[in-house]
Amino acid sequence: MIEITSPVRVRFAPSPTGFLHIGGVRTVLFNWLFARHYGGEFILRIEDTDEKRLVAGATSDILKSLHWIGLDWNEGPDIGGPHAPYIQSERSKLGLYQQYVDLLLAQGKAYKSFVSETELEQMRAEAQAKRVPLRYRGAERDWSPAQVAAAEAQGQPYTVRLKVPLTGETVFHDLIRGGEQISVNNADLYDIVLLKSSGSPVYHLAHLVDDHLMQITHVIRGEEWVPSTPYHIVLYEALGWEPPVFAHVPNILRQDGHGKLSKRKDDVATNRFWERGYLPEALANYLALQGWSYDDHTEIMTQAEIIERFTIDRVQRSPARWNPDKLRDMNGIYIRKLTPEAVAARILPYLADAGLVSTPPTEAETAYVSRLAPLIHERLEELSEAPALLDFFFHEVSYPEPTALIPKKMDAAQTVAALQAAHAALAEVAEWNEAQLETTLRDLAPTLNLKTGQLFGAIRVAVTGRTATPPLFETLGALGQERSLARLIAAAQVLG
RNA sequence: GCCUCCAUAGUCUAGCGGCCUAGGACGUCACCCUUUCAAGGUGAAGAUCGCGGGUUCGAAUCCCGCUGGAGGUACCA
Repeated sequence: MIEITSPVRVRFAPSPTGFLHIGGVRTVLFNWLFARHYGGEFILRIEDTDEKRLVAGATSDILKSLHWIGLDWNEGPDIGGPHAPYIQSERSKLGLYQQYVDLLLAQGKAYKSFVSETELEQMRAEAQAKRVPLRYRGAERDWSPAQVAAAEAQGQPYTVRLKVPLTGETVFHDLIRGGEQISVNNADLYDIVLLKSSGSPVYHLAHLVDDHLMQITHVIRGEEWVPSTPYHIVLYEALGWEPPVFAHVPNILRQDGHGKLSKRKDDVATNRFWERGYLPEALANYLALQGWSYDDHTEIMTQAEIIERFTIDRVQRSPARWNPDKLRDMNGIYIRKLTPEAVAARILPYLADAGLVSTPPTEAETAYVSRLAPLIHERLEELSEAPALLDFFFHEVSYPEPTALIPKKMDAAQTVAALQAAHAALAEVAEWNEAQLETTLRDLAPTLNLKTGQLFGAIRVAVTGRTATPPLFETLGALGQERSLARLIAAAQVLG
């Protein structure tokens, strides 16, 4: 077991090639929790070394997502810090990466490779046909300075590749696997590119130089990085630097278990969870439990509790599957923990989006929503469900099927009679409150020879247009006397 | 194909040699509560701990093999 010594410094280094997806958030979350648990520092860095895949606006979108989920950072592109800049393209301009490439070249630990991309593609195709891996080891790794100079003199473009040992094995330890060793035969490796022919660094070089310069102590990243870690070890050795401690967290798999979550195929854009009605604290709690657990029964935890309890040794080795049902359930639990005022405030934007209230809502609308929020509070699993649950409070109801108005074990005539009787009784109610409504209607049922449930059911459908609603008296109370009476008449007329 | 990692119910997980006749949660089903729907309560079904060998007095837990899954196999990250 590898000891964790403070102070720790960890980082999250997304590449701005699109929105941040939920799997990425889980990885950041683990980094952040680790840093906070050990009282260390969490650094945000943007890795935009892939000019081709850069997406405009992606960086600010990623920062927004991270803030929304409740994370903060000690150093980053937006707030700066002692190791600024925190954007690789800017660091590249400073010659930060080039200087180490020059050093490796001078020491014979890297070499200029003159094969073109098309040649490489051809070689790859040939290797594939023979069903053997390419494992490119450039002939240039043994060229004399004169040969290199000659090629350069001809103006041939080149990449700089790392001279990865041909024999022996490379080993490293992984915190999540209990500090156990992962080893690979160097013969299975190839000479990775450090510097593209465009002169810009490749991830392997850039992130490693940055991690070292930024004094990162622990690299917590997705397990898709396990195969490239040996290269990083070789590079650290070549540079004469002490490697950080590695912890590769398992991926989150798609619902069907086939493959990891993908931006294209799955609805996992972090910034979409708000519109889908999720509370950031619920999402964070759920995500913390994807691959990490505290004990055999604790699931709902505050951010402070998770920070206090989070340790890497309790992170799972095997991948988890994305489980929307569980997330929904957890979101419902968090919604129920909200105060009624908070629920009102949180559903208002969704009602506005649905056109049920104005944008921005008027004072009267806001007050009315506060009145309604308690009615659906515990019925909500996603905030976005609020409009569908409350729409009949905002516009008139229509009854698609007249028969839908008739409760079980009743006929049309009985229903019309019940609605008319209810209308008459409710018209007499002087104080329109739940207690009054309840006594009035409870007393009415036996006079009609109906069970209370039958009478209430008839009124419910007449007034709301549906069979499942918040409790009847609360509903009538919030709807008001005038509208309630009007709907009873309308429903009775539909049944004729 | 090759390399690496992983393996407890449909899903997320507890378990780190005897406390396990395998615990919790989601989902499913039933019942209770009840004016409907929820919420809440109670309970049930669901795992030969992937399979096969070992080690041991004793294995879900340690070792090996197999199988299955995932990841990687770029001048992407």
